[in-house]
Amino acid sequence: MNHGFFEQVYQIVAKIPEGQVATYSQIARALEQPHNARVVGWAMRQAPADRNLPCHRVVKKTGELAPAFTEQRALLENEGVPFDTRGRVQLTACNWNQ
DNA sequence: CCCCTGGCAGTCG
DNA sequence: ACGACTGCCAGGG
Repeated sequence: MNHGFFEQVYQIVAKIPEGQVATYSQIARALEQPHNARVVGWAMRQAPADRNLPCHRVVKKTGELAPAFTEQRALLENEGVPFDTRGRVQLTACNWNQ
């Protein structure tokens, strides 16, 4: 059942549809642990490559992208995710609601 | 707008 | 066993 909080995070991230994004805090709330948004970020950083997770679809609540993940913007733009002039994802247009 | 605090999973040396 | 580190967020001043 419980294979760790990271495992729970991976299950959710795997469901984010192409062309949409979720925030770290959204995922934390979905797991009923609103204080663990930070841990969601750590889970993404350490995500095993063999899971093929769309970790590029997870952004900060402000729409800013993760630091030190330079391909993220290109991957999102390739899916049609819109950005504003400050380089932030336009969450109102592509946020994953569920 | 900025700065601070608390919350806390998992890995590595 | 321990400390340091890591893709965050909300609330307050």
